[in-house]
Amino acid sequence: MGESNAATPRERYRAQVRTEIKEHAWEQIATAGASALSLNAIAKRMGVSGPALYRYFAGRDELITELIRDGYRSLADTLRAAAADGADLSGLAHALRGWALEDPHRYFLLYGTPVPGYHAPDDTTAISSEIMATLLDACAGLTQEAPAAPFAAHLEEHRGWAGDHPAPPAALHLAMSFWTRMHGVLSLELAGHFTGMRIDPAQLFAAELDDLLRQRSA
Amino acid sequence: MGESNAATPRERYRAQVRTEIKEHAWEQIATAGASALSLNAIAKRMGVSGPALYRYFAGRDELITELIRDGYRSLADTLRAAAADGADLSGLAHALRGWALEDPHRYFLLYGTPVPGYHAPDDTTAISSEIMATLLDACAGLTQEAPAAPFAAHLEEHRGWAGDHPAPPAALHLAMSFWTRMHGVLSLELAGHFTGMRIDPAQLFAAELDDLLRQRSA
DNA sequence: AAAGTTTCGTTAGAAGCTATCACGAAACCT
DNA sequence: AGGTTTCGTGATAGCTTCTAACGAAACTTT
Repeated sequence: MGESNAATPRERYRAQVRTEIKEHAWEQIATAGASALSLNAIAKRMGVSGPALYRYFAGRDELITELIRDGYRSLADTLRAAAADGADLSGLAHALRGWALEDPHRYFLLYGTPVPGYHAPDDTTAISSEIMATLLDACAGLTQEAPAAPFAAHLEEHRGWAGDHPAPPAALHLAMSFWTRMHGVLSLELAGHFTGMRIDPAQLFAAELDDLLRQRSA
Repeated sequence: MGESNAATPRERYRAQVRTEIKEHAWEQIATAGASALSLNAIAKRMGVSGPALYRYFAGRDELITELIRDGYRSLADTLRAAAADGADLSGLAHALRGWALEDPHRYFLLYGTPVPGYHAPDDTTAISSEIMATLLDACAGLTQEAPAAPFAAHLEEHRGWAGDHPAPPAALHLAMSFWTRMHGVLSLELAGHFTGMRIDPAQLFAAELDDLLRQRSA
């Protein structure tokens, strides 16, 4: 998961229990969502009693924060693996959608309604930058130099969100548009807003992606 | 709010208390979000004790369902008022963003992470269709007949989501794209994903809207 | 190997929440 | 004025997070 290499056997055991707790937490999140995550229920399923978990996590908020961090890590790895397999921007889009459909509640944990008691550690913004970097790698080849919209200049000015990735302004703009548009259709699909409408989310996603790729590139 | 006209004074009083409860609930939601909504806290602020509220709402879920219904009603009214004032699609976009920024937690209550114990009543889908109808009114004039993409045909097939609005397929496609794209940027902005990036959400929103309007119309 | 120290898991408890029940009191209708 | 409905209350069960105190197990040091 994350912290595996340990010096003392104590830390080794501690890390093992931590990941076991997180596994149960993910299972619970996938079932009923993050709002229904209960330390007590996790303890019960682990055959251990209530407050024992507080030796491993300061509280519910710290556990959720850790889960969010692992979630970002999982997404970043998934996208990077897809890119390594030669996926273009379209391939990344489908990798993203596949990852989201795999566990909708996990997607909402990262990109849905913010969790009240949670404040993002610097760690996650770094992983987020990593995600943006793989996006930008795929965008770099697709854009023409040409337009240079006024907003692209603003994006170039603060390119810290992409880890100072050396991409042309048009690529920055494309990556940002990719993110917001894919998130738009995906989050509405996962929330079930299309089921009542009898609309096929896959077709809508494909159409939105197609429209995004048509204007730029080619 | 909703149920104002009452026959008997009993029903009048009942309706008044219900709206008072909802007002406190909105206040609480605007402060700490829907997940922190507590019937007990509402009762305490109303100077009444605990279970008294169960005379007016069957439970937390019914209250939240009612709030969601009122939220949709509020958004539909806001957009319709803007349209009546002569707002075009761009105007509707800014009306939507203004409404969302006015109370971010309200937006997330409608379009964010789905609430576990809640199932949308038929009522809200009707209001949702009303929202789509005002969107389609603004889209009808902007589109050329031309393209007729394969996805637009699918949208035309099930046009129930727009209340069977008599708009050309291209307009249906534009309205759907408008919805998903505006939601994409808005939800990420409201969740605070841009603040860490030093990106101006207003400029991103404007750029996304501009891009949406440029390809169609003109 | 024995003693000391740290860490673990337990039970007990405070404070909060949703929700149900039974009862007295107020308001309404006849 | 009397009968019925509705309201608000306190009590109670069961759930939650989280703190505190204690015994036992495990690791470290002598």
